[in-house]
Amino acid sequence: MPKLGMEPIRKAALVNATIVEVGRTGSLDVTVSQIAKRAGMSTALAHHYFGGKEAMFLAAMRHVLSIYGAEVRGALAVAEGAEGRLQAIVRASFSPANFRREVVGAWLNFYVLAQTVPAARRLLAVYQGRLRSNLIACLRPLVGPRAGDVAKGLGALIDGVYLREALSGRAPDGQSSIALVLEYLAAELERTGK
Amino acid sequence: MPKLGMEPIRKAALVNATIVEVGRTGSLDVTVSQIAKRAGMSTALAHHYFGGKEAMFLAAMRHVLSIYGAEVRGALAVAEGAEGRLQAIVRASFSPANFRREVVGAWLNFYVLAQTVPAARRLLAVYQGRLRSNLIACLRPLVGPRAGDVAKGLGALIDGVYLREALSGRAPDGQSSIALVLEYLAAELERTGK
DNA sequence: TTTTGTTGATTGACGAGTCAATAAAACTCA
DNA sequence: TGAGTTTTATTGACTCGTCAATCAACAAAA
Repeated sequence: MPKLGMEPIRKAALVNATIVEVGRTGSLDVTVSQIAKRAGMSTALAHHYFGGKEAMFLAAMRHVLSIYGAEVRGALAVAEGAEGRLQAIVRASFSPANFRREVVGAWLNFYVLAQTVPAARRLLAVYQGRLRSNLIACLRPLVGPRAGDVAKGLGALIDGVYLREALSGRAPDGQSSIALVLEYLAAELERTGK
Repeated sequence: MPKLGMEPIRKAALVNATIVEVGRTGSLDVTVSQIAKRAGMSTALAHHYFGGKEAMFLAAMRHVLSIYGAEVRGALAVAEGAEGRLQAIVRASFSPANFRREVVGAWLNFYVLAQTVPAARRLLAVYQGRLRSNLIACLRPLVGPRAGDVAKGLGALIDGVYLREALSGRAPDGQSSIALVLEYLAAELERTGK
């Protein structure tokens, strides 16, 4: 049976299964055997490819973050003007690809993971830093010296919406989340403008 | 050694130890023996008084939430006017009693717990509902029909600030958090006012 | 002697990680 | 080309540790 070149396929399947299981159960207490079963292989194989559970979590987290990063970059590429770019970032944050039940659940748990595992913390810090500098770059021309504070608020608000959505039980609603965050942004922009 | 009337003392010690351990390690993966040791007793005694680990978590969560509730109620009692009451709620949310390293860490983990354990979810829902209706009551005279949306934003922002603070590694800074949230509030109020 | 407090020792389950064994594809080189 | 060798894929069975929960036993107050 051994088809060659399985490694990337297996790894991808495991990463995906990890996200799904963590999101589904809403907890990091998922067993390797759960993940392996969902990915359609034995636990031994999962260990063979990743070496351990922690590495699986980290790879899954990296994947979630990289999808998010790509989404933001893609949106920024086609956005016009400072305000348009800000809206693009917000919309990307709640795009259907990121803002799905399991992914949101996984996000929350990765946050918790980052409290314990230094590698996870670093990973998260990189992405938070990137988001922050993207926001500030767009905000500077609009609100000048307040850019730092507004970016902080915007970042926290986005995280907060994720958090609440993870707990809502319902399927996440991207549209209304975007509206909520853009509302905040509009209020802050008006404030400086007028 | 058996002094009588130990039950409430032991229970309180265990609740406290649970919060500290969960906050300190940043994870729900704390063992009963860790908690019991910190509370100065054997694991058997911890089980004796609480029956099981989950009951301990729930009691700890209930305690954190009730402190928060008391703080808000206290602040509301002395606040004047709709805007003053709003500020009181925000300030209470970041008061030194709640906004301590371990407590913030515990909050985050209780959020995660609420994803898994229905009893925890209900508990959290009650408190979120109360916060929401408090906010809306104050907001209605200020922003009319937008009260619901603004309350939603405010609630999410508060949660988001907690989340970020839990991860920051530094000691939580209540003052700047209050300023951040009040800034948002001011922007929203101006918006309607003008 | 009943009630309340307390613990050390034990049980039983579960789960991460390892290992030895099996299988098939892909190379090697005569 | 094909016998032999290496590399990659795969798993069932096992080890080892950990931890929640229970129990039997002891101590002192009522």
